[in-house]
Amino acid sequence: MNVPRGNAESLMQEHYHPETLEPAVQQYWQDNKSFSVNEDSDREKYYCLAMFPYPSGKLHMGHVRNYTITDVISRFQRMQGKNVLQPMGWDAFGLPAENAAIKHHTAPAAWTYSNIDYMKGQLQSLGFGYDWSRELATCSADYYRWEQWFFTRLYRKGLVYRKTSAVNWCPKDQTVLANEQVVDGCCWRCDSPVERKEIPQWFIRITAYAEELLAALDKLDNWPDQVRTMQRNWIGKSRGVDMHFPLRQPIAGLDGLDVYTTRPDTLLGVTYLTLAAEHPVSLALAENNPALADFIASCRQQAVSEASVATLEKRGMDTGIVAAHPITGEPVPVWVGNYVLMDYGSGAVMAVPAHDQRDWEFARKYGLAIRQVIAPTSGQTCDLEREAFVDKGVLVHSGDFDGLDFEGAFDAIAGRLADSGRGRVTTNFRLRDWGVSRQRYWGAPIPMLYRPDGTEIPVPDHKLPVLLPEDVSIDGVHSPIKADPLWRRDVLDGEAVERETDTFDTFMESSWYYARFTCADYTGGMLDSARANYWLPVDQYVGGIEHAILHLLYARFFHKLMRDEGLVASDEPFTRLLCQGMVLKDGAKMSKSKGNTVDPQGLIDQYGADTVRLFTMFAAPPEQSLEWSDEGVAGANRFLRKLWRAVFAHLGRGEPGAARFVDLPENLRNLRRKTHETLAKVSHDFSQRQTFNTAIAAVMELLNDLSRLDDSSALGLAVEREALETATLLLAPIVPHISHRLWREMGHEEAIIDAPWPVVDQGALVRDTIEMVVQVNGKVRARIQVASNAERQTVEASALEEQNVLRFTEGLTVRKVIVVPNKLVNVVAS
RNA sequence: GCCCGGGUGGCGAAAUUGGUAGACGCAAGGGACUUAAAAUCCCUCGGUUGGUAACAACCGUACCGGUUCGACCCCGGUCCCGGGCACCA
Repeated sequence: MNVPRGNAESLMQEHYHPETLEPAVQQYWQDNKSFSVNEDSDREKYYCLAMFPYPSGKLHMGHVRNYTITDVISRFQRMQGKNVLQPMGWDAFGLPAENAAIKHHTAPAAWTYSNIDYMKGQLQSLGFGYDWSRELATCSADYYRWEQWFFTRLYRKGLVYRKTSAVNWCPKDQTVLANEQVVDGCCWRCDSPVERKEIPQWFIRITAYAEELLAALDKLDNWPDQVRTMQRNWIGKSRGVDMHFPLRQPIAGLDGLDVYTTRPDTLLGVTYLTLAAEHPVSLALAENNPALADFIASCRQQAVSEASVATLEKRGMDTGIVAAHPITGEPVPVWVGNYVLMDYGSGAVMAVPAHDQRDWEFARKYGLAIRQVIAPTSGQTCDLEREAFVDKGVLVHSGDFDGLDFEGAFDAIAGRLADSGRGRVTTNFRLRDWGVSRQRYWGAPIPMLYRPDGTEIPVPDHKLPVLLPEDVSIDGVHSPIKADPLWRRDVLDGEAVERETDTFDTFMESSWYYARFTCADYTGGMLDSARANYWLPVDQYVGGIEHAILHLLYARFFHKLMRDEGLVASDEPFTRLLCQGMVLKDGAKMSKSKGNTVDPQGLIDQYGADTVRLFTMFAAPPEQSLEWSDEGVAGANRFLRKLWRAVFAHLGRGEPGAARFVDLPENLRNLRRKTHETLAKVSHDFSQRQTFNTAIAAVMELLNDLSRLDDSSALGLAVEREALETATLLLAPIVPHISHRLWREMGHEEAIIDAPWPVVDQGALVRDTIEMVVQVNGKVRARIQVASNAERQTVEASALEEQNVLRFTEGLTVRKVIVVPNKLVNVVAS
């Protein structure tokens, strides 16, 4: 057996052994600090970031996919010559740590730190090229102290306020429940029916930035349209009318009810108003109306999430009072409904049953009037006995306004309301202010103090950070810092004060970690602006589609807040966004309860990291959901062995000749063309399309072509060497360990991570002839070979003389011949 | 309920700007090598029909309809699956 010579010192092993190869390559990266980077104004920077993980215990396939995509892009950009930053850290606060603490009788902090240790080892074994010197965990006071500091700045700017807002309340456990802890309207632990409870909470005024957050979406060209659309709808800017329905006498200090509508054209069709159960007027009327009080109490037996409110059976009760219609002055009955939310708008809505399906159903249920005021423009009639007519149309039964269309009616009715002082045109946003208070322990303490009289004071800088004690025990009901009377106590300027015991929403931490990575060791402030501005914005952000709205909107908002504080110079945090799909098994999301989980660790142990990375990138394009297949993983491993064998066999055939590729014989010319076609396709797929599956398929095709070549001449080996080196370079971002070794075996001193991306030889792509398809009336009837520079007439003529074309045009007249250059000819005949 | 996606062979998928539907891989079947197995290599592989065969025809991208010389792709409607809905992260 011919044993091939690799580099000067050692012989290439015949077989691929990832279990020894991968740790050795990882050791090389570590010894050479290959992924540790600094600001370098002479080089183009590239900041590539994956959404950091919650340290839940061990990596799941979703993580593996997310971090492989990000690592592939990072390594590709590095080969493009960029100064690439790829950091990693831990989204370490959150609810699961408290649940685990109860279950395992450990402190959330200890559980979290031990998970971080284990998961960090897993990330390293997958060969991801992180700059670990920038690692951060959000539960560390070095991190959250700046978040607390920033919050006090926002408070001073008037961007933070406190108001009461509803939470899910378990009456038995006397505790607040997260939405996911409410199962079918009941507490997940004790099964008691959940109630709404209004408690004071802290809010950040994201609505003050609604207009900018919306407008800037148009400039995020490298975000998926899907995500931009979702954010646009979430912000929900609308043009409508705020109007006032006067009451006969004031109730709860209110002389009327304020209502917003986007359909003032239907105003004359209003037949009742509906108030939220917590509306001040509802509460005031309930004081001497026991039936109404009972109804309002029953409305509290309801979880707070919008999905649960939207799907519940709509119920209502007549309050017995009326308000005056702002245009006609006619009395309009006032109802209380369980589906109107006080947290949302004014807590009162007008109902037009003829032209809103939900109002129609409510009116039918309670026998309320349905008055048609819009007719279809087409002149057709509509059957309001069957359903509401919700389209825009022309006004009827609306007095002076009859005959107007939507636009005309909007302006006329809004004008009439404005003239009488009963309404005005306004812009409304669906977006609500960001509630950041959580009644939980494992989060960053909200840095606020209260005087005995209840007035609030932000914690002054010299008392920051407000530390969260880590050595605690958890009972699942009460937060240790709420249960500890000593922790609450503080003294400010000689005055006894009490600390806020709520903690921040964990979206606070994940809203700025990407910026902190640029200067994670900085102790002089939240951000070292010089470093932050070198790296920011993030050039490529990669994460799950489930974060399309909340996390990404809060992070965009935070970036603008940091900009306005002078910390960063850019307007947006993430230039390009890639949202990967989920990892499925047997068509369903992997979950412990379904028993369809696949542990990445077992596969890494069995096949090596490169195989897992290759399969993950090959099985589907990143945005699509990925169906896991153990057989597919075995196939990916087979391909790597085939690649290894190809290089081994090639080296065994002797030294290639000089790379002078002129006047090549046809078989070598074909392989060279394939090499450069593959290079062109993979370059495009990596940089533009981000479809790594098709890039891998292209390299597989190249290797298939290569294996069919049998030419051991010096020139043949040179063409083969070029093909193998190209394949190795193209695969290097995806399977970095095997590529590192093969590159060395093919005689390169420089490590492949520092090799430049190859360049397409345009001359190698030239073809003499091309195949074109010939259709008759859109159906493929023949294929023809034509010179690649053939004139249109020549192509047309040779298409028309094909036997099968003649067969299908016989007896017909050719009406038209369509020629799509280099692709097809369509003969239209009848 | 509302907003956003998706649906293509037995399976994962490809078709990049409206121009050859099924590249690449998995599974399966057949063959070669082997004492045997593994590994590897070669061949077949959407369905139906005709043909010894080369091949040809028809059908086929969830369903119904439309636009177009031409539709997986664009438009209208329906069904199913998934993500999000502000306290899971």
